[in-house]
Amino acid sequence: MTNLQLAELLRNIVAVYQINEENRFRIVAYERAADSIKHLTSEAKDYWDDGKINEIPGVGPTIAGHLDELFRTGHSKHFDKTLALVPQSIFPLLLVPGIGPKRAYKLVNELHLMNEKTVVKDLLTKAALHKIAPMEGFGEKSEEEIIKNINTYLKGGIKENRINIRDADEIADSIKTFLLKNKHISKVDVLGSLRRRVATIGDIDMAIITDDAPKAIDYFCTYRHEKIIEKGPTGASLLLTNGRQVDLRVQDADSYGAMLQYFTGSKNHNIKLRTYALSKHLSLSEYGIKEGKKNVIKKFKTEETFYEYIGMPWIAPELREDHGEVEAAIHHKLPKLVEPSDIRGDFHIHTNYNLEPSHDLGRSGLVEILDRAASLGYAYIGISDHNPSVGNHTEEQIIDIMKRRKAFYEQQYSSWSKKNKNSVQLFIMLEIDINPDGDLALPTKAFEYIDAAIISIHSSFQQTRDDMTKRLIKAINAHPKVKIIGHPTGRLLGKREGIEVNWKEIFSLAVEKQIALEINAHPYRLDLPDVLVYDAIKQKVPLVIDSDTHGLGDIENMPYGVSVARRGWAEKDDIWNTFSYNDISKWLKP
DNA sequence: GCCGTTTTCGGCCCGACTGTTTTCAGTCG
Repeated sequence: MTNLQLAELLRNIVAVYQINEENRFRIVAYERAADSIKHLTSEAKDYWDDGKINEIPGVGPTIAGHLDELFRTGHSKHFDKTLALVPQSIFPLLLVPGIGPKRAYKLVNELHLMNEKTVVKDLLTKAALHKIAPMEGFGEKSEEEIIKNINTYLKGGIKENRINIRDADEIADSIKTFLLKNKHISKVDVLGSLRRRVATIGDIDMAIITDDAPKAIDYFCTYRHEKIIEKGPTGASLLLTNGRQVDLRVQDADSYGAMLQYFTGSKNHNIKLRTYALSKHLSLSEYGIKEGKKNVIKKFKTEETFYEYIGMPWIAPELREDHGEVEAAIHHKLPKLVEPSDIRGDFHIHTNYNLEPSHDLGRSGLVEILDRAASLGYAYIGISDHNPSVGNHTEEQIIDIMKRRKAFYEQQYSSWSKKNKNSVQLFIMLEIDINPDGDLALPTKAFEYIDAAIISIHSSFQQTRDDMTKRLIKAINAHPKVKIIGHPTGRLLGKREGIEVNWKEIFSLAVEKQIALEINAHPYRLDLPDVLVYDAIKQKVPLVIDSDTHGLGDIENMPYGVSVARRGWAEKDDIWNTFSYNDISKWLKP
C-alpha cells in the first residue's frame, strides 16, 4: 500500500468519525496522521519493515497498531469496521468542492445514492430534478452550488489539480500588476504555497494593504474570472477562467505583519506556532496577538516583529512546513539558507551541437550560452549533452563523435574566452543514460573526451526498489568520472512519480565517493524533491543545483532549484556549485 | 488519539464565509 493510498484510507476514517461526531481530538489525530503519511519521504511500509512505524509523526501507539495489522494481514479490523458504518458511496463525493462528510452522508442516504462508481453523476441528476433543495439544511442556493461544483469537478477536478510553480508565478504576477493599478491598493504580496515556493501550486493566495477595503475588494472582483467563489469584508476568492482559484485578503498597514504570517502558512506551521504561543499565553490570529485573557489585540506591521513577540527569530517562508523549524527557531538554530546569488555555476546545459544523441538536443549554441552565463556572473558552466545514441552507432563511431565534439567545443571556447578574458570557465561534460541493468550508455574509451559525467535514468522507471537501488549503485561505480546523478528520482510533476530507491544507501555511497546529487531546477522536475534534500543534507551528501537548460531561457530556472534547496534546509556549503572554480576543478577533474 | 521548553496527564489553532437559519452547522484554509 502506497503512502497516498494510506493517507486516503485515513482520510476516509476521518470522514466516518466526523459523521458519527466522534471525539474531535481523535478526528484531528487521524487527520494529522493522514497528512503526515502523505508527505513522508519514504514509504510508510518501509518504516514498518524497519520496525519504526511509530517514528512517523502523528502516528502513536493506537494508529501504529492498526497499520501494523494492515501491513501484516492486508486488513485492519478496526478500519474495516469503521468504514462499514457508512455507505461506501459517500467517499467519492468528498472530492467535490463544498461537500464534506456530513453533507455527503445526508445526500447519499436521503437520495439513495448507493452506487459508488456513479454517485457523483447520480447526484448531479438528482440536483437537476430539484431533489436537493427541499432537504432539511439545504436550499435552492446549495442545490445550484452543488451543480456548479460537480460540473467543475467533472471538468478536471479542483481539489487535486495543481500547476507548476513557474506558471503560478506568471498568473500571480499578472494579478499583482492589475491590483497595483488601483489607487486604494498600496502593496501586494503573494503568499501561501507560492511564497513558500512549493513545487506545485493549487490556489494562489495574495494579500494587499489598502485604505479602503470594500473598494479594493470590488476592484479585485473585476479581474477576469469565471466565478466569484466568495466575497466578504476581509477578502474575496475568484475562480479564474484558467481554472485557478485566487484568494485575496485585505488589511491595513498596521496589522499587515500578522496577515502575512497567517496567510503564508503552512497550516501545520501555523498550528505549531499557535500551540507554542498558547503555552506563553499568547493567542495568534491574522489580526495580531492577544495576551492572556485581555481582549486587546496587539498589532504588527511586519512579520519580523510578529515572530519576535512570540520569542523567536523570523522564519524563512520556505521552511514553514512544521518540519522542525519552530523548534529550531526557539533554540536559535535555524539554518542560514543558500541564496540565489550564492550560485556560481551550472553543470547541466545542453547545446545544439548535434552529436546524434539518445534524447533531445538543446536549442542554443555554446557561444550564446557562455554570454548568458557571463551576464549572470557565473564562474563556470558544464556542457552536458545527452550521450550519442547507442542503437544507431558502433562503439568506434561514438568514440569518434565524442572526440570531434571535444575539439569543436575547445575551439569555440578558446575564441570566446580570448574576447571575454576567461570570465566563464568551461567543463566539457556529458549526461549519460543509466541503462536498466546499471551499465552506462557510453563506451569506456569515450570517457577520455569528457571532464566529468552526469548520469541519469531515462528509462525503466518502474523497477522494484531493490533492482533500482542495485542499478544506481552499479552506475555510480561504473567510472571514476561519474560525478553527478541527474534528476535523481526521475519524477515529472503531475505526470510521473519518482522511482523507488533505498535513498539512505545511495546517499551513503554518494558521500563515500563524493558524488553529487542534482537538484534539477526545471519547474517540471524540481528533483531531488525538497524532502529528500532535507534527508540528504542530514547525511552530508554533496548537492548541486542545475538548470537542465535546453534553450537559453532555461538558464533562468536556477532560482526554482535554489528554492527547493532552501525548502530542504540547505545552506551555502551544502550546495557545491556555490564553490569557487578552483575548488570545483579539483573535484570534477582531479 | 497524540504528545511534551507547561505537562507522561490534560490539554489540543483560529477565524472566515455561506446558506439556512433566528443562533448555527458545515466547509474551508
